[in-house]
Amino acid sequence: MNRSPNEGFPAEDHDHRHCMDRALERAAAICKRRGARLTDLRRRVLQLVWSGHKPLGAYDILDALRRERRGAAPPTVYRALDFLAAQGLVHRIESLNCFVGCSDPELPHSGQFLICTSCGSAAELNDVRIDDAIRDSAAEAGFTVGRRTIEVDGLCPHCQEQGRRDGDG
Amino acid sequence: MNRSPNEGFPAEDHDHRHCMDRALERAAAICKRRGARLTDLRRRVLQLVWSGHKPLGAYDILDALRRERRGAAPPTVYRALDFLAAQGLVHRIESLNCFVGCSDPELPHSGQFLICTSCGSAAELNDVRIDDAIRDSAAEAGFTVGRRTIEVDGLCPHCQEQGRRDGDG
DNA sequence: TATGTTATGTTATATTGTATCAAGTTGCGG
DNA sequence: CCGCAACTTGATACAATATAACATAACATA
Repeated sequence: MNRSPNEGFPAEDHDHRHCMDRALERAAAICKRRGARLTDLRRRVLQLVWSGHKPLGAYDILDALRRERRGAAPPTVYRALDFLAAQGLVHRIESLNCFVGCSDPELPHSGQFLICTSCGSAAELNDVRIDDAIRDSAAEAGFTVGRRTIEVDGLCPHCQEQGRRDGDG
Repeated sequence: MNRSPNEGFPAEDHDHRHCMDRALERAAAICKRRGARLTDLRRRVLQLVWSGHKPLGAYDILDALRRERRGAAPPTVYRALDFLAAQGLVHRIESLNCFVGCSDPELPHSGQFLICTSCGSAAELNDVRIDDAIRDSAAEAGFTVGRRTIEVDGLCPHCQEQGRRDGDG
């Protein structure tokens, strides 16, 4: 289940709007198939999470939501996020207390994230080797594995390049 | 975090007392070697983290500290924890917003944890296979790895056994 | 339409974590 | 020993994150 290198890091493409629409359609289809209701509110929160190109805090989402809905409050956002996370449409990044859209909602999985400490981007991995290593190691400890939180801080390729240039100049 | 399970710290029995003393001696030696100052306050916080047999929230520690120090406040605890974490004597568990003592402070490492969702215990792994898998996967994405957060929820052997008995009965 | 279920609105509050500045402590060169 | 610099702690205030509790609204469907 290896993914192409650099996935998640490329600069924003021009047909981003189009991607968003496609993604929302897929999300709607997933929910429908499961009998889960992707309401206007939830759809809007999902859109906000996906349109932020970096992990977004619940209160960032709340601020955005408040510009268009009179009564939005913390529970509004947290409930929507809980729903979206339960449907695998977003992941929570524990080490940042924030949320990102899932890159592959069809596949049930906990997220694996590469978080750039320089630019703040978060790329999702989904590497079976990591899961295997964890499952093996846990099994040897007699531990049954449920949800996994894998969050790796470091430097993305782009920021490494920046760093090299700064070092040279 | 749920505070009741850790309410009232267990009086340490003799075995634990002895272990604790040894561990504190080691911690003191490590700090001394590095020129870091393990002050009374920091030593006491470390002791509290180690004596809680489960992950402890910062405010749990604060409550305990307040019973013996008049002016203890949140920064008191967070600063001590920052120091202890920097020395590798404790780890932070991001998914629980709490802290546990490190099982092997001599070895520089980010923690890997198996967290039982039933009893709340947190066991530290330190499996190079997991680190290797992450480093490989990250390298393929061109990502340079720094701090790693590996937190696995599930059931510890003891709680699995409990569950089986309950199922049978 | 009556009814149970799910979703949202609304207010209040709990929990977790920092900023800031003052005061005390420690190590060290003079 | 004194004075200075760096580090540590005290103390107050506040920011940021998250949930409890209860009321109302929308939906599904018999």
